[in-house]
Parts: sequence; structure tokens; C-alpha cells
Amino acid sequence: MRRRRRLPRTTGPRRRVRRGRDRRQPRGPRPHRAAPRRRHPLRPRLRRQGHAGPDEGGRSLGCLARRDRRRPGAGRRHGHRPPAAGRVRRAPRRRRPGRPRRPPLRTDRPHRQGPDMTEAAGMRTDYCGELRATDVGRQVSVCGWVAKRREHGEHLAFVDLRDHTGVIQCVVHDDTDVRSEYVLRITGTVAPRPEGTVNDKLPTGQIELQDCTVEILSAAEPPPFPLDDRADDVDELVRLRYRYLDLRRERMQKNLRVRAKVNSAIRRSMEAQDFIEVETPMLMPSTPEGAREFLVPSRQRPGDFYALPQSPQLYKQLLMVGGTDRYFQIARCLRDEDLRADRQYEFMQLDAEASFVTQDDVLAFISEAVVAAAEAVTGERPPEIQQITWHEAMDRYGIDKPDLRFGLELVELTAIFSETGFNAFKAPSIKGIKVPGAAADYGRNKLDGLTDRAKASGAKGLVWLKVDEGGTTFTSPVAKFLSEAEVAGLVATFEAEAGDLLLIVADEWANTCEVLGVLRNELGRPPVHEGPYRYVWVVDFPMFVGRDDAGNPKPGHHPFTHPHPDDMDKLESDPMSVRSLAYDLVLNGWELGSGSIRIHEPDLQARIFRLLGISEEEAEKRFGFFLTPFKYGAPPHGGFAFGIDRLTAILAGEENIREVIAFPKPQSGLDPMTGAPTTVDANQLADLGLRTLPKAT
RNA sequence: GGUCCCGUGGUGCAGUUUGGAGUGCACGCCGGCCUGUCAAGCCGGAGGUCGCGGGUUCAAAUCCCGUCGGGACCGCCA
Repeated sequence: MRRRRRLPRTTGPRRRVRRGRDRRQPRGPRPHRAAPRRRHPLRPRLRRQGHAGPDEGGRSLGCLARRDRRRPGAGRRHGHRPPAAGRVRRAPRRRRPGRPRRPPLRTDRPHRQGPDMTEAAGMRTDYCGELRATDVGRQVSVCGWVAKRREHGEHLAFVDLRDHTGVIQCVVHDDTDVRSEYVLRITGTVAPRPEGTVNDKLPTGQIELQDCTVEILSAAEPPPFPLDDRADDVDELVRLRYRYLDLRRERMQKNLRVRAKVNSAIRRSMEAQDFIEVETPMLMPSTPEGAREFLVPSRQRPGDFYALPQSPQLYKQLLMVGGTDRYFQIARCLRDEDLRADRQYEFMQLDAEASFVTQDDVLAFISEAVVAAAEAVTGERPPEIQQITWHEAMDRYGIDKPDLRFGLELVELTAIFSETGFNAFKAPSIKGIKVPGAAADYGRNKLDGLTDRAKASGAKGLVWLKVDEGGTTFTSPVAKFLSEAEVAGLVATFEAEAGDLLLIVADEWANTCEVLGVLRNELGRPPVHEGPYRYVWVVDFPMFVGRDDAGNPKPGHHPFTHPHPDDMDKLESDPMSVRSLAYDLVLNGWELGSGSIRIHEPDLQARIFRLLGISEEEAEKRFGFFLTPFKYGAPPHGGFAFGIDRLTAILAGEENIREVIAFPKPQSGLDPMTGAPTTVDANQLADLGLRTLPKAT
């Protein structure tokens, strides 16, 4: 890192303004110091940079110099710390033998008009939150915002100064007027707190800054909401409107730093695995498959549009054709779909692609990156990520993004009812879940609620049974329809005990699983960020999911996904049973991302298009720029993309990705801070050949 | 596009069920007091068109309709 010089500590204006009584009137000389000249006390008190008056330069030096003369050794003690930010952060606090002492205070520099912004990093010697008892005796300068001030009469006040590392208590004995969120530079001596005044709740609670000289770098209006933990309860719209204030909070600063760690660890991991970072265009042709796109009108071709990328999918495959071998990008993706707790218009993905690899290779690459990111944040390396097939995920958890942190697995019951007389159970697939001990908690209302939920998910109905005392009979509206053998079969299969609640669904296999999967999550799923972290690869996704209006199968992943080699012979005969080489990575029930091995053979691609009902002409029209390259020799390749916002949110302990994005948008997509989106003036529209319709009223 | 929940000084709430004067609490803010506090303490003060519009009523924060804004979820996100 480039070495940056620190500003001589004496160049800033020393502002003396008053707080408390009589702020609007000049006051007489104060008792223990010759009264310095004072600026007019009326606020705003600060002159703008460049308009500094004659009192802004030299006097403070004089004050400090006087002070230094009064305290022999103080000047020498107060030295230049290694100036680069990284060094400051990591600098050992204990001075080791042999380590050179900090260079002496420079008092020989020419006076400056206010802080020199070209040396802003040098305005301080330390971060607020990093001072410790081992720093006692040092004279330091810290910069930050006033988190809190506590006054005790005219001549004692405590100022908690905050930067992104934390707060330090500064003892101010003069009558400087500092208020919430004023930006200060405070120079003082690190001292142990007097006996009985240690604050165990603060990492800096053993010490405080004494003999403080306060420079007001910026005055501030009171913030519209408290910038501490209480802001967690403030309306998110208010936090977003003043996001720049919200970001000062410990939680937000922590989250931004978690995110930076994730990015950094991912980048290091991918590079260590021989991936190279390549940027791909933000302006690309519209490819209307999949998510709705953001369109950008072309000025030079009025009436034509670029689209912003939903993902770099097409480009990264062309990078493979281009011999790049292993590509990655921490890529911004944009989708014009409705927002959610885990969705923004724009979001970041680790996008990766590799040539001459198998599915297992890709899973290993990505696993390594995710594990590295998790380790960078938590300090613990997660265990190897397990795999589960899509079919097993559906069968056991009823969902393709299973949350493995809790039980309530689906129990297979079909065989028990193979000869049932109960019409509702004459179905291809019968499954249930057991909620241990929940019978008493679920009265009629809650059970009706579950039934409604099941029906909303597509179930014909939901059968519930409460296991009676003794554990061998049920209380249930359908109890009378069940044979003794069926009752016994249920008790045995569920390993049911008195007080358990059993929920059963009978339908086609997929429906049965999905409905119970919804109920399972409803009944047992903890908030996503609660530990432990359970990563899982879901593999062998079906090649096709459902059929479109014309009866053609629809691709489960995307139309360039390679079919599973074992199922190639079923592509035409039984397409819906064909598996693909597509895979998802799931963490605590959130889909982190997905990927696949791609089709690199033009013949196979043509075959898939035929199955999807896409004619050659249509394929050429829609994907021509993408398909032609494959005629020139495409390597076998595959890749993956996962959402960095989601991973970061979970690792940061947040349930909402907005909390780990510096400037997110609320659910409406309207930015309360900037007002975007806005109308533009007619000339801009004319330039683009656009005309807007009147807004609906 | 849909379902549900929420809009009351700068912030967080109570008050709405059962209509009766902008009523209350906490924080913040402003002023005063206070030399060891730490989400300091004490005293005083300012600050609100109860999101907006309409309706019912003698009377609406409260009931009704509409609308705007926010959130969670469904649809959607190949």
C-alpha cells in the first residue's frame, strides 16, 4: 500500500465554541487557561474550507506548543504512526523492544488553513475503537463523530467519539460545544480511567483520552433517528432515506466489512484455483427468456435497446469458447422482477465457468470459494458440503432448497394404504410429517390454518391426527375411516408417541412432497441466519419442468444445460424423467445459486431445441450470436453463479439482503434517498427517440 | 396481478375494539443546573393537519369507502 504521510497534528484549526449556559453570549475569562480568541458563538460556527479567517491557522499550534512545553516529553511521545490504514489497524498495540518509537511530532511544518485533505489519512494516529490499556501514556489523535456527550457542569464533559472501529471516551475539561454527530479531531493522552469508572461494556472501557484538545471539523444537525442499536427498530424507509447516517452505525459498518471479506476471500480463492477475472458488458442484447430485463434505449439507433445483464451467462460461455479456461467475475446482475427480502433489482454474483471439467470439479471449485468466504467471516472452516439429489430432497424435505437445520422429515406412507377403503387416501403417493408433542398446541383454528396453507399450495386437503394417550389410537376427523392395520402401520412408521401431531397428504408424488415441504418449513424453519450453517448441494435436477401452452417441455435450468449422460436415450421417449447436469447450492433453506454443465455440442443443442419446440430459425434469431461460436470448437465446460448478497446476509446474521447492501431499494423499487426513478426532460427523451405516455392517474 | 399486516411531534410506542377537546409514555431536541458519567442525573420548554382524500355523524386518530407509502409472503425470478 502506498505510504501516506500524516498531517502534522497542529495544523488544524482549534475551534473553541461553547456549550451549555450562555452559548449565545461571549463569556468572561475562564479560570484555568488564558482565554483564547473565540469565534462568534452563533451557529453555524464553522467557516467553509477556503474561507478560513486569520484565526484558523496558527493559534492552535501555539496552544499545542504551549501545552507540549508544559508537559515535557509529550511531544516526543506523540509520534507518527505507520500511516497506511492497514498498518494502523494491525499495528501491535504493545511497543515491542527494538521496535522504533514513533517519530517525533513535527512542529516545524508551515501552518495550514484547516486540515489538509490531501493527507486526510494522516489526521489521526489511531482509530477510536482500537485504543487499549497498552496505549496508556501515548498522546494520540482520533477522528470521528460524536456518538454521545455527557456534561457535568461547566468544566467537565465526556465525549464518546465514534469511528468505524468503535467509540472512545474523551474527557473534555473546557467548554467546547460539541453535539451529536459533530465531526471532531481530538488530541489527548491515553490514560487509565479512575478507579471505579471502568466500563466493562466497551472494548475501550479501561481507558479514556485526557487533556483533550478538540477540533471541530464539521458541525452537524441532530440526526433524525438514533445512530445506535435503537435504529434497528426505526422504520426502514427512514433508515434508507438517510442511509448515509444509517451506515455510520456499528451494525452497518460490520455488515459492509463482512461483505468486503466475502468478496476478498472469494477473489483469492478463485485466483488460487487458476480462475482469472474478466469483466463482461453491461450493455447487451435483449434475450427475453427468463427474468424481465432492464432496457437501455440506444441514442445512436433510436428505437433500439440494449438490455442490462440478468447474468453474464452467455458471455462466460463464449469466454470458454475463447479459450479462457477458467473465468470468474464478481458480477452485478439486474432483473426487473418484484423485490423481496432476498431479492433486489441489482445484486452481486460470483459468476464462474471452467473448461474441460466435470460436474464434480465445478462443485469443488465453488465449494472452496464458499467455504473460504465463510471461514474469512466466521473464523471457522465449514465441513465439506454434502450432496443430495433433487429427488431425495423432494422426497425427504418436499422442496428443492431444503433447510437441513431441523427435522420434521417427510415420512413415506403409501404402502400402508395400498388397500385402503378411505377414498382420500386412494392416491399414488401418501406422505406425512410428525410434529412431536404438538397435539396440544394445535387447536381447531391452527389446524384449519394449516389446512388452508396446504390447499393454497395445491393440496386437495390435509389430514391431521393427534396421537392419544397410550400411543396407539388417534383423535382425528378421519379416525373412523382407518382400519386397525392402517392405524398400527401409521404408529409404527411414524414411531408416534402420545401427544404427537401427524399431518398427512395424499396426491401425486410431486404435489404430496411440495405441500408437505411448505408445511414443514411453516412448522419448523428457524430464521435463515440462525446457526448452524447447513450448506448442501442439490444435484441431478430434472432436465424439464412442466410443459408450455404448446405442450413442449420447459427447461428446468436453461436451454443450454447438458442432460445427464445416463438419461440421453430417454430424451425423446420420456423427457420428463430426464435428469440434467444442473445443480444448486443451498444454505439454510436459501438458494445461494445454481449452475450446470453446458451443452458444447451443436448437434445436441439442436436436439434440445427441437424438444423444447424451438425451430432452427427461431433459435438462430434468438440465440444466433451465441450458437454460431459453438460451431468453431467449444470445449466441454460448466459453471456456476451464486448470490453474494445472500451469502453475506446469512454470514452477517441478517435475514434481509438490504442490510448488507450499502444503498438498497425497498420493496417498491423506489429509492427514498435519491428519488430514483425520476422523469427526464424532453430533450433527453427526444435524443433517444422516445415519447412517454401520460401517467395513469 | 394477489393475500395479510402497518402508517399518531424528529424516533419508538400507547390511545382505535366501544366516536366525545391532539390525551399519554420513553428517547431525541432547545434552555438551565450539575467535576466521573457512560443509552448519565435533576428542572423547565418547544415540537403533531393522527399518511392523504372523501363519506357517515352534533362530533372522527377512532366507523365506512378510496388512495398513497412501508413490510412479509404468493405469482414472478429460464
